[in-house]
Amino acid sequence: MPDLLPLLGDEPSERSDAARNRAALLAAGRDLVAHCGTEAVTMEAVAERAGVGKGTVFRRFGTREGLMAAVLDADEREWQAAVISGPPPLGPGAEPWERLVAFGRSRLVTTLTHADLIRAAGGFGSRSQPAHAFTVLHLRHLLRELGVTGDLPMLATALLAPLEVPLLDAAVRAEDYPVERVLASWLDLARRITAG
Amino acid sequence: MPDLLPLLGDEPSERSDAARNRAALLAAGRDLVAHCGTEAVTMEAVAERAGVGKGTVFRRFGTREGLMAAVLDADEREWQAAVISGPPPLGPGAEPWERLVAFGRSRLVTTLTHADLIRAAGGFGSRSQPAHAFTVLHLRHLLRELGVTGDLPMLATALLAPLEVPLLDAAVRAEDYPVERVLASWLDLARRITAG
DNA sequence: GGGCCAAACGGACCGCGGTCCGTTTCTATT
DNA sequence: AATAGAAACGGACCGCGGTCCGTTTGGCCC
Repeated sequence: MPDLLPLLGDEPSERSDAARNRAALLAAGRDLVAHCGTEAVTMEAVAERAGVGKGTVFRRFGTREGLMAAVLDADEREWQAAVISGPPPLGPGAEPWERLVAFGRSRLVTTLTHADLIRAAGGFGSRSQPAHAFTVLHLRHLLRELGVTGDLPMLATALLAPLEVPLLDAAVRAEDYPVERVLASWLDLARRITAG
Repeated sequence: MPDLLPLLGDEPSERSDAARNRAALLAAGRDLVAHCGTEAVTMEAVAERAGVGKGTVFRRFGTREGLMAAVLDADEREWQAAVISGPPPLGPGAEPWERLVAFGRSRLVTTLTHADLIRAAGGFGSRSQPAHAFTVLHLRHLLRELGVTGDLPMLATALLAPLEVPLLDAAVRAEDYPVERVLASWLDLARRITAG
């Protein structure tokens, strides 16, 4: 019986060896990033560490950016869990504005922490990543709860932009602004948007 | 007499052959972009077209991104001239809000037109480009004239972000929003910021 | 003009991302 | 258990960005 529910699972269901290799490659990528930095993450190095051929890496992840995005995704999922079901004020249960403040600080820190990885994953390009979509959606949700009216998708995107790697880098690293100042001005921007 | 005003001109003054090659390479790059698209702009192709060695291209522009940035810069200078001394409402002479509207529409169109080139020049990274600095500075100027108070550098940067390639691409190309809608929501964002 | 030296040049060379295709391995079916 | 065909594999191969270093050239001083 090839597939009991061919239309429900949707995922074409990976072959067992393929799944095993995906896991091994992901682990190899994660380890390389952690121990040697993103620079050291060569497709050949990942392949060797995972004990597979180079072609397999490309088959599974398409490009280097794809691999990096997959590695990043694992980290992002943790954050998503904290937002969906973690303790307030980041998780549910706090007032919307409190959640927004926590959201901003949390994104700011996470993004700076993973800056290299995010850049290697295509950064601001390839923004169809599920991870980014989730973030935008959640911010939209918070804005709606705060009573914001107007073009919510656009407003959420615009409010998220200053928390992206290039702008954060420019402010914190190039201009040497302290993180608290960046966060304060981001909150000021959020206030202006919600005040409408 | 080696240098009459060694401390004024500041520029280390290029040797004549170097200057000639820089011009030839820039022209070759511009032509290749115009006729064959940014994809075709290979360092070797540019070198050959300019009649120099590959090493020279790297000596002059450092990296491919550097070369692209230099090509882009030529276009940007035109736009800067229009802002500084062109006819209103983009140039001086109109009310600040009118100038802001013209600024937004103009940036939007220019950015979409040059999207490929901007991406090839490093896009949102390498944002220390003089071209970008000028844009931010001008926007700050307009915001100040509109009576905006607060962290002007940050507000200007934040307001500019939705007009950058990745966000514009996502809205106009991926989401298929009409340009007018994007512009309208950008103006809404600007209004919220100026309303403070 | 001749000679000196810093600056510029050019192209062989390297490493990595990405492709291609002949070979191997899984799995559904009998 | 045998088999067939699709899917996955692996590594040789290619093109391009970037480096290196021996050679050439332009500019200043005598």
